[in-house]
Amino acid sequence: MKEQIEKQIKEVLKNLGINEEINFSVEHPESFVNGDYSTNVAMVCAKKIGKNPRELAENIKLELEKNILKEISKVEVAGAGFINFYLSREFFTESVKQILEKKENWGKNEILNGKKVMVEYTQPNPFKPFHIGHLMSNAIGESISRVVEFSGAKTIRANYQGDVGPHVAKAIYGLKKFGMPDSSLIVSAQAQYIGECYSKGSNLYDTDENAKKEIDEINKKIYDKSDEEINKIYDWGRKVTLDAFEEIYKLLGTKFDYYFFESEMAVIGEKIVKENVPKIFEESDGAIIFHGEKYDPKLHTRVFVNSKGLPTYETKEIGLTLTKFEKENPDISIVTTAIEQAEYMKVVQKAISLMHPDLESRMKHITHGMMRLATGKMSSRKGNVITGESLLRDSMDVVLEKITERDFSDIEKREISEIVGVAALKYSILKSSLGSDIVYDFEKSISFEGDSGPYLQYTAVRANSILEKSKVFNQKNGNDIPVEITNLEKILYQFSEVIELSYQKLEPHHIATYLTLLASAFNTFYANTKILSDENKYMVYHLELVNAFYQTMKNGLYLLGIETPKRM
RNA sequence: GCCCUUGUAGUUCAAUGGAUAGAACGAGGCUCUUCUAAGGCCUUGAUGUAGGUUCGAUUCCUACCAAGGGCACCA
Repeated sequence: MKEQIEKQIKEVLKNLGINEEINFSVEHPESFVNGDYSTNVAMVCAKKIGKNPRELAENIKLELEKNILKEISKVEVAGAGFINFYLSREFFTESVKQILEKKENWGKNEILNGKKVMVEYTQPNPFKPFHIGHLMSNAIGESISRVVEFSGAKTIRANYQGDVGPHVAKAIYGLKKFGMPDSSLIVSAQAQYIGECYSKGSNLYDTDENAKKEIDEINKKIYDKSDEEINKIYDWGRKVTLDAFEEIYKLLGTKFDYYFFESEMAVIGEKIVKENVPKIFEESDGAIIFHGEKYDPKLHTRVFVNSKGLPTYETKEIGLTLTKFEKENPDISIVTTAIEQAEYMKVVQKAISLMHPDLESRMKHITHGMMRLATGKMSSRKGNVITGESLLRDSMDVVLEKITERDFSDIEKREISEIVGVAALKYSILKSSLGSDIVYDFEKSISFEGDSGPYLQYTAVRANSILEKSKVFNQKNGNDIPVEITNLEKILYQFSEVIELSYQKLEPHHIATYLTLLASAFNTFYANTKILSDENKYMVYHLELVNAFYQTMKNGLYLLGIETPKRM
């Protein structure tokens, strides 16, 4: 529709003898008082041709009305010189029909047709706890994966996990010192115990000389696999923590296609780095480094192989990136991490671009703010982390508490608490733009009312409830189409535009904001309209509208990685 | 010191350079003999500071202030 209006405006400008290039826009006004679409063309134009903007707007309006699109019922000039378009009843009725035809495909576009996109997210480390930061990355990455899918691309989900390095040595030291967990414990409890051992080992590393020595020793032995006992603990601990992560992914609704491990990437990256000395990397003080500032004053120097000859994270990242392109050759490779890695990633990507100029525009790094505690930065080294499990459990417990009186079976109660608990958590992460830090406070951060995931689900459930009940409702009259147009209809058709925007900017929060607006409009409609009633002349159309809303909400929640329960 | 990100109601967040800056929570009032009240309706209240560009700035530019992050062998 927008394109058609733009096209017509261009024709009108020509007819009015305005031939200059005018950079105008057609948008949805903030308030429906000002129509469904609005253009600033007269204001942009006015100065160029030396005319009063309102006067010019009137001229354009008259010219537009000569050959008005059938979907437009009214054109008005308002404010400083805006031209506002009001869509007709036919347009809205037709758009509801279209939604019902497209069903689960409603909202998809073809921007990325035939393209392949790899999205890397979550990145927890074996032997360390899965904390809120990982939950953030997962929610964002999963949502972006789905948005990309809706844009027509084949999406490949990838996870990258640090299975070597000092953190593993610290955990193994802790396990040796404090003993292995009871093997009868469930996997997540064993994983939690390993996380605690890591934290204790980490503390001792900083405070106890002997512990530090021993941990460094263990670290070497992990690399060269020379110690049977350590190998055994390593294999066991790696499996336990990875299994525990897998349980969380299942709950969160993520299925990865690829798992990359730092241990594998180190070898690959090291070879590449060494091959490119001194062309790109240089030796300095016994280490191999990259002088980012040589290529861009905003970049800095980073170490790729340290003076002990061990590859750093930078080198592993090179191995990882090039492995991705070698294995899948994606058109776009997206990586989602916390913002603390933003500057580092720019340097690494510059180094990669120098070796492979064709990849420069295909690597994208999305950063989100850090989850902080009121007391300061969260650190798994210090042990003051909030684990993913505990947060999910708390969230699900709140839901369980709310439905305790309801007549659901125990199985239903568990299912609902999982679906709604996850939704509350995911929505709280996805509702805001990615830039700023989030100060974590369960009471404030995870909401179940108002602007929240459960609010959206609840609204969908109400709609579903009407649709279910309508199946046994006998009344067959009510075929009229209402003259009046509800806000619900005015918001509904914009869904596909919101998804496009979300993809263009790689920002899921536009969808969250939109769905809340949509749900609010539905709830107002719901409160004002008794749909299943003999009195309702518009029942057939109202049911279609409810169905279209339900479909849109379901598709939208899917894009946020949130399930829609049947009841709650 | 240099670079990056972020400053919006009491609080948590919105607003491709547009119109009267939107929500939610909180506080106060109203609303279930009605399709799920996790709802609806009403009231309350905000752009860090100072300049600049523009017909028009929360948005772009400059400086400053504040918070977080990065800047050589952690990830």
